[in-house]
Amino acid sequence: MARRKQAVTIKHVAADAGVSLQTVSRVINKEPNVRPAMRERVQASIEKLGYVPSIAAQRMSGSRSYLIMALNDRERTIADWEKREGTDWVDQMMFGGMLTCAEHGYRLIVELIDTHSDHIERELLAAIAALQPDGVILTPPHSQNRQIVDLLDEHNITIARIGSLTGGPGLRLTMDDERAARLATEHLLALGHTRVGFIAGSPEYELSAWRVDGWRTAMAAAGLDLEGLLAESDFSLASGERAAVRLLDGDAPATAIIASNDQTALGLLNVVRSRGLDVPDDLSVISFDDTPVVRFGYPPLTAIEQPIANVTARAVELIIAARAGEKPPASPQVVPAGLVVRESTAAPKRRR
Amino acid sequence: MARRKQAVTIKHVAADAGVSLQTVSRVINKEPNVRPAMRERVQASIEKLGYVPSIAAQRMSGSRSYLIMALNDRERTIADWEKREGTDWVDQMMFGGMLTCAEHGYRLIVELIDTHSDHIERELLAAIAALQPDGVILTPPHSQNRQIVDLLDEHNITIARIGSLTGGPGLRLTMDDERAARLATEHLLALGHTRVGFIAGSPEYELSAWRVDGWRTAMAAAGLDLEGLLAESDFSLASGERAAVRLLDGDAPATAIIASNDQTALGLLNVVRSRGLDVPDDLSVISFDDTPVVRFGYPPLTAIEQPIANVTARAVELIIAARAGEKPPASPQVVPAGLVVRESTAAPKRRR
DNA sequence: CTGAAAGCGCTAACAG
DNA sequence: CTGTTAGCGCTTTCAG
Repeated sequence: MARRKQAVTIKHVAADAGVSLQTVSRVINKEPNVRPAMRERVQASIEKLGYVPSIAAQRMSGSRSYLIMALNDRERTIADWEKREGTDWVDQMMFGGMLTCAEHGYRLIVELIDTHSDHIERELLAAIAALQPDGVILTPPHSQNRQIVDLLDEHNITIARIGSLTGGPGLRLTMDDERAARLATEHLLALGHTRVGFIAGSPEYELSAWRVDGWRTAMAAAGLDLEGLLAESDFSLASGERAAVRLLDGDAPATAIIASNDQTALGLLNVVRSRGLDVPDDLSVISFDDTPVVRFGYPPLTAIEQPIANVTARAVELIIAARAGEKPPASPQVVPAGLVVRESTAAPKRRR
Repeated sequence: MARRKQAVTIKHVAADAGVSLQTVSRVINKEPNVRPAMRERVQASIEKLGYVPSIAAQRMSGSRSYLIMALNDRERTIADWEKREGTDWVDQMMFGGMLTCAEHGYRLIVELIDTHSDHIERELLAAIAALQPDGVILTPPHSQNRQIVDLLDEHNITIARIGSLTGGPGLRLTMDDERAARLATEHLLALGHTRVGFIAGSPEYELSAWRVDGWRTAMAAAGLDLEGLLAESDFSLASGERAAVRLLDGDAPATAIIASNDQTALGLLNVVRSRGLDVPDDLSVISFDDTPVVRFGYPPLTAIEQPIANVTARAVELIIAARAGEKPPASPQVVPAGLVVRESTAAPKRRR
């Protein structure tokens, strides 16, 4: 096959502007030490010829690939895609990530990696070797996976970790899950609930604990007892059902329940329905994911809205800034999640 | 910043296997004319060292970039992302595209391009220059945009056009919209409807006409009159509402309506509700998109399920095969959409 | 502040 | 069937 060549290269620009390649390169990379007049002349040629640098060539010679890799959990992502229930983690990451990347001449490329796998190292090394990304955005559970984080760090790749604050290298970002849980709890308390149950997320996720903390804090501030109000889950629908049974079967059942994600919220709703209970009359429900099932189901659930696009955008900015030599922020970056009130929460009406 | 070098390159493999670079290259690219023994030896070294070729370097020297670009309409895609209603075009394209790409050592990279824009050429040329993709997957409306298609063709990029059969270069793929519309219509006819209305999609999309054709064919086959049963739309909710009014206001209103996408279906439902009509008792409804709003709304709508992941996967396969020198299929590839029956369609019950 | 030379990792073209 | 040579487009030294 014919060697496919770049239509207009740095050479053409250099020739057109009557300068050397280096000067053009310097202008492209916004390096200092170029006289304004020269810079303008080159810029004009670039525009005139419609020159755009080849990222492959940039990667080959320089230290930058202009590629940022968004690393997601393969199993979970594929499961979501297969279900077609509208879970939009990946979309929102692209939304925030792609657009922000574009502003800086970078591209976002999505990769899926198995979490629970012995060949995780091989997979990741392969992706690194093939792409040589400048930065990687990690989401849970990868963001707290020390093996992944360390491996990337050894390869001198800038890391942005969303939803993990544990040790190791990398920039940290959170959506302040603790605060979000607090907001949700306070919303229910304000409605008059005193027995607010909480379905904790999978203990394998750091943020599960943060959410429990938020709930606990809000309950404690109101002087309320937590006895029998905390149930575990692994984020699955089935575990949500089991948790719901536990929270509703005690002597003093919960009158409101916060679920740590949409699946457990759905499991909870299954149990509620099977018992002929009404939401929100008999039980108020809050989901920690604002996915379409949650929004369009009946009733539309009050939910925590996670600003995935915004954290990802922030992550991209941090990575690019770090590459540009800026000192990374000392503390974790917070892009707080909010609460969207819908029809699944109300004052506790009936006595049971 | 330090020059970041590849951990293990083709050189290391060559040294380890005691052969020349070229032989390693031949093995990597599965070229013929390599003795099995040699091939095995090299393969062993590759595995031992965990070698993975750098796609940047591959692009630099060869004719392949191992990048396939999925080109989507910027405005529409961003609008979908902002709404967070779970529209999963992009996800499904990634689902089918990424996984199939991975099987062949390719990567899928998503790009957004404005359709209605005078700088469309500049945007596209920039993407081409930066990425040098081997192939591009086009979805409507880009797939029928002659300017885009021709530009890509001039740059010797393999094109896969989904949902467009008009002239010009490129591999063609459809979901057989005509058949899908026929299926939907026949489903309603089988239920006993004789006045099946159709809300046509935006005339700017080729497939809008195909869908109308399918409906028309099915109606004609049943010997039914089409008078007052076809309404236009531009795919927007508002236009769906207007179309609904038209179809329901005549002397002999429709007892069933097929909407060309989810938004017009939603518009239709708005009108239905505002008139106190019941779905499906007073009116059967079918959507041409199976998005979460459609699935989780009340009632869950009978809908056409578009196999976006599968067409995209097929598109990737065709592109890679074409690059490998295979003769492209003579006729358009068809990955047919199916009908999912839910609760919005029933026999016409009441007389109005 | 600007330019020239070297080389990134890989493959096309050509020899052997 | 295998090896050698040149060069892709760009940036990083290092000189002026």
